[in-house]
Amino acid sequence: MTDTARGNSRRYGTRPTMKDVAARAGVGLKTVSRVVNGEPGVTPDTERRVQEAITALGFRRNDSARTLRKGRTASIGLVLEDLADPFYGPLSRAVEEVARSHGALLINGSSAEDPAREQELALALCARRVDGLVVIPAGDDHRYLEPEIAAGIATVFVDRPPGRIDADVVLSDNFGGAQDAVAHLIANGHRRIGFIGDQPRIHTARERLRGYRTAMAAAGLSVADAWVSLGTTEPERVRAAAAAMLDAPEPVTALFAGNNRVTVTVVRVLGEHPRPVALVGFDDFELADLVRPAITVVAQDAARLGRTAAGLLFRRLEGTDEAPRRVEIPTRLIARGSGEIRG
Amino acid sequence: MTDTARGNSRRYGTRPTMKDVAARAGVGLKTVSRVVNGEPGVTPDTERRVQEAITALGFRRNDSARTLRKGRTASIGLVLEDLADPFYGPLSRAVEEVARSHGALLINGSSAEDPAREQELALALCARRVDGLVVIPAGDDHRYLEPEIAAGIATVFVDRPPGRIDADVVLSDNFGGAQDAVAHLIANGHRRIGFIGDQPRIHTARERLRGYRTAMAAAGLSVADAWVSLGTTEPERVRAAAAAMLDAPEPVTALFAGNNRVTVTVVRVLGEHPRPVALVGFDDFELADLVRPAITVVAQDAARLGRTAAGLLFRRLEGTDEAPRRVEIPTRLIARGSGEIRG
DNA sequence: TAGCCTCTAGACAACGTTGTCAACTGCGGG
DNA sequence: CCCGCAGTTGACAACGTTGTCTAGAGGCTA
Repeated sequence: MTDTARGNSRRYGTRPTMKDVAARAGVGLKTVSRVVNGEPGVTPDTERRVQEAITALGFRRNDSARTLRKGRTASIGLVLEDLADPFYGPLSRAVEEVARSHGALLINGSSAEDPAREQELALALCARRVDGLVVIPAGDDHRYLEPEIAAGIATVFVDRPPGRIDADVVLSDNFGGAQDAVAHLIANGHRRIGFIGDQPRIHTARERLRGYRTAMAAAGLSVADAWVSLGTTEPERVRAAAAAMLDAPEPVTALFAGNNRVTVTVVRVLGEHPRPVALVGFDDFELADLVRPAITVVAQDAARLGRTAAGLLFRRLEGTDEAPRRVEIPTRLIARGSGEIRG
Repeated sequence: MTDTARGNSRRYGTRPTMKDVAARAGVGLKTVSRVVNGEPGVTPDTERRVQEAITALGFRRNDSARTLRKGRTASIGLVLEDLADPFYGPLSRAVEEVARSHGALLINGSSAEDPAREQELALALCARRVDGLVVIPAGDDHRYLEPEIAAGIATVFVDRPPGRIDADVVLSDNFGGAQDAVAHLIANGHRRIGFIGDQPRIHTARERLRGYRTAMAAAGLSVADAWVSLGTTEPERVRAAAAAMLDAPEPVTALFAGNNRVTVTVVRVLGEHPRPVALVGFDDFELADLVRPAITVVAQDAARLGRTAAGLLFRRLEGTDEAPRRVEIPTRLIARGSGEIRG
């Protein structure tokens, strides 16, 4: 009995087609197609014979052929920076949920923060004729997508705006969130506040810096050059930057960390530092409440970013031709202790 | 100039084909195909004319048609439990890297730990004619994949073994890792050690339980029924289980947590608990070293699981017909403090 | 110069599916 | 008894690409 699959082996790697099913069931090709797709106009008896042939042969519809014929793939692509980054997991998951609710499959890939790879990946997805594309940009020139968009591939950008083309985009309120974070530290008595951020070529990094400067200015505080550090988020650089700010003759009494990777490194540095230093981080992270002191953060709603973007995408797919929209998702300050250390 | 893309607009949603390119370049269809695929036998002059037509029209090869014709898609599918779970991020990323190095695209989807959805997803990927499939099983009966495997779709299981079929599988040494964890607690003087694990229908949960029991028995310790809790990993259940063990007349002095979600909840519970209690968790997690005390864990190498599985998959795709293999990846005990609290 | 070989190029079928349309059945009404 | 109609069913073309095969141009050798 176990050899039913092995025993009568068809040529390995060969799949039955609708033609084979039709032959076995003694019906026409189109009738099989109707049964497979649940179309009406087939008698129960015929349907049963076809179904039997399908299971007997282990038939499965070839969606490549179907796509070729129909022009739609019922799948969308997601290009993100790094699947292993905890921030993108929920975002990806949210997009997948929306896609699923529309009967579409999600295909995703990582750009590893490399513009060339982002382009390669996005165009590979277009070649597979995904119906739409959700992109978290790594590069800042997306004109390469113009022919694709013109050809009808709906495209939505998330987390960062597209470069040199006009398209739907969903962003967090990076500017406002950063302002809130810094204002919170100022309200707790701090005057010398450092900012450690990501590379300025990244839009979110620039916006958060702008929020920091704006909040400081609004409180009448000037910002020393030595209080701002922008660059890669590698632990060594961040450590060095934090150490420099903390060990200066007039050290900062509070730090604002520009993203979750920076925050984590800063927490490690502060753990080794003698004086208590206040800290607010941009981005929440899972165990922020378990550390002592628990970490105050400005939380983004990654799932909502993803849901919103996917929602816009499917609006486009359903045929809207409104002008591209820009949606901003609010952030939320979560006070847990580290940001309430008095200055 | 900016209206080149908008102005001469073809019918919206229509894409140029090789035929269009051929007509515009004044060459034959097959010549375009040769240029697009970098095949030899085209003079530089002809090639240039074709390239111009391609960029002028914004042509992109239709991979559905290509797949239909060639029979291979150069893509593999990954079915996992939940992309948002930090354990699967690195695994997925590792699979993607290997796929990329073989020129293949990765398509992935989440089963949400639901066997029906796992099947639906896996078969959808098969319908799209992925060349191979990496599956993290949610269900325990994978006979539905038999026709697919017979038809030549290479299939590898990771993290948990397949049910009722024979196929390649890559697993962590859950049994050995659990033994190590419990032996470590025993070596630190504990005699009453509790285990809070996942649902026993999950293979890894059973193996870890078996490791726990084996290690206890090896030390001549008996296990009270009240020390073992198996079920969902929802925080409330875990909290209740932990509380019951800690508040019993003869409370446990150490806990072994069956996976990262359980560990995190237990850490929260212990933070509110008066007496110090030792803890070792299965699975590492990002900030385990930042909590006080830092959490001792048995770490799995998720990236290596993914790399190994993808490696096996591509071996199959290159045509091996060895018997299915079972590969076990060792775990590593990382002592950070919480497991070294003396009993 | 005939004969052969190489190089470039295109015509054509095929991949497996779905949309269109026509053919056939059986039935009820005139 | 004939007509029309609804309900089933299948033949056939088309989707856009690639593999195969053949034609023609041009160069080389004997």
